[in-house]
Amino acid sequence: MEEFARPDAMVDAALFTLRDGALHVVLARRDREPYQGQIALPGAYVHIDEDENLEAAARRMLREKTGIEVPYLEQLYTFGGRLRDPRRWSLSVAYYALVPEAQLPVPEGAAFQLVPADRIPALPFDHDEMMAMALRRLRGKSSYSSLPAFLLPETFTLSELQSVYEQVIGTELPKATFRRRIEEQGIVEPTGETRSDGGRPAQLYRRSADTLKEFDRTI
Amino acid sequence: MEEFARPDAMVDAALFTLRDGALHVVLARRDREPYQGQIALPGAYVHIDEDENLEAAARRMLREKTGIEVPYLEQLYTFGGRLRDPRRWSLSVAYYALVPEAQLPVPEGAAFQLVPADRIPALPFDHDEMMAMALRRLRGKSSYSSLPAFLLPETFTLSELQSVYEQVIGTELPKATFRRRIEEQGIVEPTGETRSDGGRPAQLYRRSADTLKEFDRTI
DNA sequence: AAAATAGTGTCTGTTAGACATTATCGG
DNA sequence: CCGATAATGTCTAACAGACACTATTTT
Repeated sequence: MEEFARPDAMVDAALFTLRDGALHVVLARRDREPYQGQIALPGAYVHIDEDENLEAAARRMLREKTGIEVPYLEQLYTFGGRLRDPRRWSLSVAYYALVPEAQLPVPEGAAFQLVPADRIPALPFDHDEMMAMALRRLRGKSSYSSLPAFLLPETFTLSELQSVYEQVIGTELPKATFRRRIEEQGIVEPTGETRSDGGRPAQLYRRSADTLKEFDRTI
Repeated sequence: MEEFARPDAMVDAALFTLRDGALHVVLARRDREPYQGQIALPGAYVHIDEDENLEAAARRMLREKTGIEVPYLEQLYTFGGRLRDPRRWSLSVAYYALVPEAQLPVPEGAAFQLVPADRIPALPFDHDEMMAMALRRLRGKSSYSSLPAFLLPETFTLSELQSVYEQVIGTELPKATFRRRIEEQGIVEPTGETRSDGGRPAQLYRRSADTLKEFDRTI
């Protein structure tokens, strides 16, 4: 069997969460060269003796860097080439992930930090490109799927759900239309409980499935 | 610097084209183990001394296996794990590509063959999954982009364009609506020439850009 | 003239978004 | 009762799809 020199293989992830109702990203300080000390997307090499497959590698990496099991994880794109890492030819399978605010520990002296999604600093490697693609994908997919619901806790009100959609997409939505669509797509179901926030109590909902649901599109 | 054992890295591609108006896929006979002699998606190892990046690797592989430069090439998904290749932990960056019928040489005793997209046989490795994902992506994206236009030659009529959309999506489209949408999205422009096919001559069009154009979506 | 294909016009049911109205809580 | 938030109802302009009609060529 012929043998070829193999590129380095790693996984990186853009982990999104909410903080005070606004979209944030988890960035990690690099603890080794290259770019030691700089802020970057959390990442790690694929460990072929430890990881069963690529998604498992991404989950392990996120567990090690942030301590959590992410409820939503999706492969984004694979970046690979001679120059993306100053050391050698490498490829990185990029993921993006969503986690509710409450499940992410407060980073007190932790190795990672939360950065508002509209104030991402310049990042090393090709992480700028990864970040841009992750945001683009998150925003695009949110407009026709239940994706933003994965940023919310177990139960939530329709007002909260609408607010998350607006935060992620970056534009206001008409209330009646939003409720019509959410209802007819069946992406949430009422729990029967209610919760008041200074006015009429709101019906509480939960995601009707643990998997992403795409809206029916006429086009 | 710590050293990890690296997975094998390869690229595979589902290359689509038209044959007699119907969607076909290019499959290649494997010339080595494993699965020697079987039909599979064309693929090759990434050559880090030769390929500048992953897309270049895919283009080189397609050039070597089919002899063509593909006009449209897009990364699909990266499959990687311990068991996908019987030899060792490997990952494959899967692509899909579109080429007009005329640009693909007739495979006379060639190492590849054309298979109708609705009669794909069982494939080795995880190529079944790749193939299903490629078809799904092609069909999905075709419903809201200019993607199918890359299956047509330089110039074409609106009837031909509609026919390709219908072939790819697998459903008939209302003529008036189709023309309205194509016009307002500006994905094609008239060449000024016409061509007759037994009736009133049809206006010829060309793609207005060499890049994919996504339709404006209200959602 | 007839057949064939290209291209356009009209109508109707549906629906997104705007807006207003009603409902239900706390104080 | 008042303020606040939730939830629903109504109206209209826009448009997708159905269908029919006109236009322009070849035979």
